[in-house]
Parts: sequence; structure tokens; C-alpha cells
Amino acid sequence: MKSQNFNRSSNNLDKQALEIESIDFFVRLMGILGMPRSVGEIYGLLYFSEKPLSMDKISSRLEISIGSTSQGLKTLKSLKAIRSTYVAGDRRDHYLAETEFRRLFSTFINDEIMPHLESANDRISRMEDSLSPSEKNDDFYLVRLEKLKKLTKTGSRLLPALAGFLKL
Amino acid sequence: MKSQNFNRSSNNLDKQALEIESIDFFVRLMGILGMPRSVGEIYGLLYFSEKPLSMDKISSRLEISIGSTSQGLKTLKSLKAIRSTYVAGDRRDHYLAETEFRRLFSTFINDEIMPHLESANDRISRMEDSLSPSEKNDDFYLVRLEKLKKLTKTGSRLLPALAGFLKL
DNA sequence: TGCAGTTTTCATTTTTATTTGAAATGATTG
DNA sequence: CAATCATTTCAAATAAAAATGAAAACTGCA
Repeated sequence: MKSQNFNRSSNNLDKQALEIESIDFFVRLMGILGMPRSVGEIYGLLYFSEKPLSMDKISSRLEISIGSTSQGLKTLKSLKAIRSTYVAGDRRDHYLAETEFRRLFSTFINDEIMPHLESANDRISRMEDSLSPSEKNDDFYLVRLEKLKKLTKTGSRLLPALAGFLKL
Repeated sequence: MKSQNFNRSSNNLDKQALEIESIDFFVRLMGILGMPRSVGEIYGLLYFSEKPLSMDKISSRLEISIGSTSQGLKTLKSLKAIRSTYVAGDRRDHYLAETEFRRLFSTFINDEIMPHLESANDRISRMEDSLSPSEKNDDFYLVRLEKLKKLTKTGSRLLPALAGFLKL
């Protein structure tokens, strides 16, 4: 099932090697971002695919269930890492990799990190509220609270700016 | 076992509230970095502790096993997020939070992220090797490979610099 | 409208990660 | 140098995350 068409062109094996390295690459990259393996596999496959691929092509090429595939495509769509495209004469959706990593990271930061930073600020406020009068004059607590505030403030400035550096 | 000494000072409850918020804060922060809950709990507890704490104090305060505690302390030591300190008349090690987040992030980036970037370069080289002669002239592949290279290059410049911005 | 093809959803299963607990190892001191 | 206390290690248990598979929900065309 896997390596039919040996003779159609001279470089199917090479293409397969490229695909494997690409999948490997993106499985790890997505892994760093805390994404499940299937998400990296799908993106890695699409990244070097000239033609848009349908869900069941992806699913069968990667040998993962259509459930995982659907779920993974949904995640990638929400990250704006892929887009679907119309293919004439085919009712199915077809997907293409979006190759602007800037957008991917920026969406990731906005959706996955920033909400944490915002709730972190609430938590810091509650910490301040819970200080007793004596602690409010105690440098130990004040300095530590100050550091937490600086951390979240720097984070919420730096992280959104980060994707901007990826002029890819 | 948990809230003895109600009368020793007027603010034990406040202190406990602070501790809980701190643990909560760092469990989430460490979670973003892919660290297990216990690591966040330990750091969160130490962060607002004026006195250095022994392993079994930490373990009993957090109600986690000494195995987890030992493992978590090891992780935090390797991140340089805590340090151990000598306490007179006590045979046990005692731990203090290191409050320079810069160091923590910088160690994290160097130990957890940079190795991935390095192996990513090998993977990209293998991709180039696997291109057939016709693909070597195909913009589709060249452009995508170029983007991967820029991504890893930008990453390996930007990430180490990142911690430097945390002038905390 | 009904039907075949397609996709989504979600309870269940499988896999992976974390915690536990206890034995082994290591350290201090009497 | 033995005895006790402290810490590490690691196999087994538990918990958490991801994948599966099948039913439900769409979708467009005949």
C-alpha cells in the first residue's frame, strides 16, 4: 500500500526520505510547543507537499485514524498553520501548509501563552491582597512580588513582539 | 497536621493564602515550560519561603512523596532555579529559591531548546541531500528549505538572547 | 428529499508521563 | 565502623494525554 508507483518517476524514494525528515522535524518542533505528535506529522507532511491533500490522503499516508487527522487539522487551522483550498471535481476539503512561521508563532503566543499571563496578573493581585500589614512592609515579600510583576510585564511585552523577529 | 500553630502569629492564614497563590502561579508557569506539576509546586513553595526548607518539609507541606520531591528538587537544581544552603545543627540539605528568572530561563533555553535546534540542522542537511537533481532546481523545495534554515538560524540567535531581556 | 460521501464528535482504548513506595545507596556522628 | 538518618533510584501504580473507531452530524448532488 505504501510504495506503489516505483517507476512513475525516478525520485519517489528521495521524496519519501524528504517527507520523513520533514515529519520528524515538525513533530519535534510542535513537541516543543506542547502539541501532540499527530499535529506535527500532519504539518510535516503538508509542508513539502506540492499538491493540497485531502483528509483521508493524510490519514492513510501517516497511518493515523481519521479521528486524529480531523482533530489535528482543526488544531492546525486554529493556529493558522494550514489552510483549506478548493479542488475542482472533488467534494472533499484539501489542505495546504501555510509557510509563514511568523503567523503560526504569533497565533500560538496569542492563544496559548497570553491568556496565562493575564490570569497570572489576577493571581499576583490576590497575593498582594493576602499580605498582612507587617508583610506589606517586609522587603522579602515586596521584592518577590515585584519580580513576579516584572516577569509578567516583560513577558506580555516581549512575547507578542517575538514573532515579529521572524522575518521569514 | 496542616494548620497547627494558629496562634503563633496573626497572619498564618494569610501566609497560607499567599503560598497557595504562589504554588498555583508557578505550577502554571512551569506547565508552560513542560515541567511536571510537582516541580512547579516545589518552586512555588520555596519562592515565598523566608527560611530554607528541607526535603521532608517540602514533601509534607505539599503532600507529595519524597520520591517526587527528590526528583523535583533535582530538576530545579539542574535549572539553577534553587540552591541548597547550609543550616547549622541540621544534617539535612535545605533549599532556597533562586529568584533571578533570567538564569532559570537561560538554563532552560540552553538545556531544553538549543539541543533540538542543533539536531534540526542535521535534519535539514539530510533533507537537502535527499533532493533529486530535478528538485534541486525546483523553487517549491528550495524556498521551503530556505525557510527552515532561516527558522533555525533565527531561533538559535533569538532564543539565547531572550533571557537577556529579563532584567529582573 | 434521500442518499452516498465526508467530516466531526466523543466514549473507549492505548500510550505516555508522573507519582508513589520501598529498597538501595550515601552520609554523618556517636 | 556501625547505626541512624537522609537521599536517590527505580519498578510498579496511577494519572493524564492522545489516538482510535464508530456513531452522529453535516454536505452537496442526483
